[in-house]
Amino acid sequence: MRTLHWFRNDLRLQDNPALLAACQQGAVLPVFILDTDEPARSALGGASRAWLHRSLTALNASLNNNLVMLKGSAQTLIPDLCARYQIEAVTWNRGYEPWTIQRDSGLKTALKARGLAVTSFNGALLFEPWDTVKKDGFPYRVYTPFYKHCMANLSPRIPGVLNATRIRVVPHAEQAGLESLALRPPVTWDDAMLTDWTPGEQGAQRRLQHFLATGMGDYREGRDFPAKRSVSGLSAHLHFGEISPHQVLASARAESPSDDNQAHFIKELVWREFSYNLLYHFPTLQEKNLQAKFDHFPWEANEALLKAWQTGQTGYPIVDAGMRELWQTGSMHNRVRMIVASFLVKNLRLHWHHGERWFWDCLVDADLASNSASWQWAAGCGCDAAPYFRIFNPTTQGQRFDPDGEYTRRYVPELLGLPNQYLYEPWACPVEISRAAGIVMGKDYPAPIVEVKASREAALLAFSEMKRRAAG
DNA sequence: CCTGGAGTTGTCCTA
DNA sequence: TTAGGACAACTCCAG
Repeated sequence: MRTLHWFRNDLRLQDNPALLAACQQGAVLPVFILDTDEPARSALGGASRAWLHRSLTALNASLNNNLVMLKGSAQTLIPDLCARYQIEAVTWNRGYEPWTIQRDSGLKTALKARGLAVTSFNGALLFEPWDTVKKDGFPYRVYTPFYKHCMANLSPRIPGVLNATRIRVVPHAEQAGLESLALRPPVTWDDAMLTDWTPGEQGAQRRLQHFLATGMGDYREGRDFPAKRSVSGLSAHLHFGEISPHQVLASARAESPSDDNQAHFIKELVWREFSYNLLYHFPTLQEKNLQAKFDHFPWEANEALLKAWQTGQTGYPIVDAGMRELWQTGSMHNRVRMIVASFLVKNLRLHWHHGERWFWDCLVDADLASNSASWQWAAGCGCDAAPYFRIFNPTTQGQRFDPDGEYTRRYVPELLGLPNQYLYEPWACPVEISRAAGIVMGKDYPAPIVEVKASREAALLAFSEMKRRAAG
């Protein structure tokens, strides 16, 4: 039997249930499509496109350059390919974005009507979102009960092994190839951005092994310190399916002691599941406040403040370091993501949509479920969100989690000579000291664009105002 | 249906 | 200096 395997966010050969099924029933036509039917708001951001370009390069190489890569409408391209190459079956791993679900179910119906055998698989999640519901049938809205449910019902999948050298590929004459997808930016800024990353299945496995060897032993504490990098760095690999959560879970359990560190790491994997759970059950997650009372929240509209945040020119060093890390590397340490998010939605009081969009365009790990759920969490309008009075103080956070300024100075080098004592409140640095460090405050480094104490109080007032209106 | 316990990641003030 | 409580109730979840 000839099967078309449609690669989407499952860009790996190992532990890929849909690909394995295709290979087991005969010859395979491996296909990737950059779907031009995708709605504009879901279209990949620049950083993700650059990552995808490399990931597809890696996947194509592991398939001996047999991967068919096309740009266009999947709804027409898939049936066309099936007809051209006498395909009898189609496989893919499921996606969970609303538009993906809609497209896939339509396509499945159309293909079945043509007599093709179409099968979809779970290749991206530990749990299908429709399986993680409460006893009353409704979805979880609070993380901890969701987590407990998951841990009680977790049945590890033995990662499926595929002998890549024995994949029989359907001979084809598709010439278009990777360059026709035009994923790389016209000005190739992406080389510099991706120096620390290796997209693709091999890179994902190496990243996992590196983390298990160097980060896991310290994970519970160390993950909060951006200079340490005790985090896994697997988010982009997971997003594109270069590695599966089952593979990560199995390796973590097999190769690290089952202690508090491992438990906390698994909790983070389950957070990813929780986000997909929310996206599936609340498909408007990207746009609509999960807590409707936030529809009345008095957000500010200020282009200059937004621009300062985006470019890392807020005058708060830990915030600026994070935003510049994002711009330069396509990523940001988790602790710092929370700090910059809190700053945007509470101190600047700009709508979380601005943060969601900027992250979407800049992150190599941009993921509809995780990004939307996390921004709603930070803004306080999500399920099980941070309480509104929890407002991060960028000075305190910097002092606590980057006490030596190693991380902050890496991305805010103009403050290299500033003593640690003043690093997180440079405006308070006596002029003779900053002059000795060669810094003119307000010129070499911006003065704070808002005052933390006043903006915090204004945010708290806005929240209580919102609640008053919601109640009335 | 009722009830009790709990809820990712903080800050600030007071004693 | 440091430890503890307030912040604001409210909803969610399990028994």
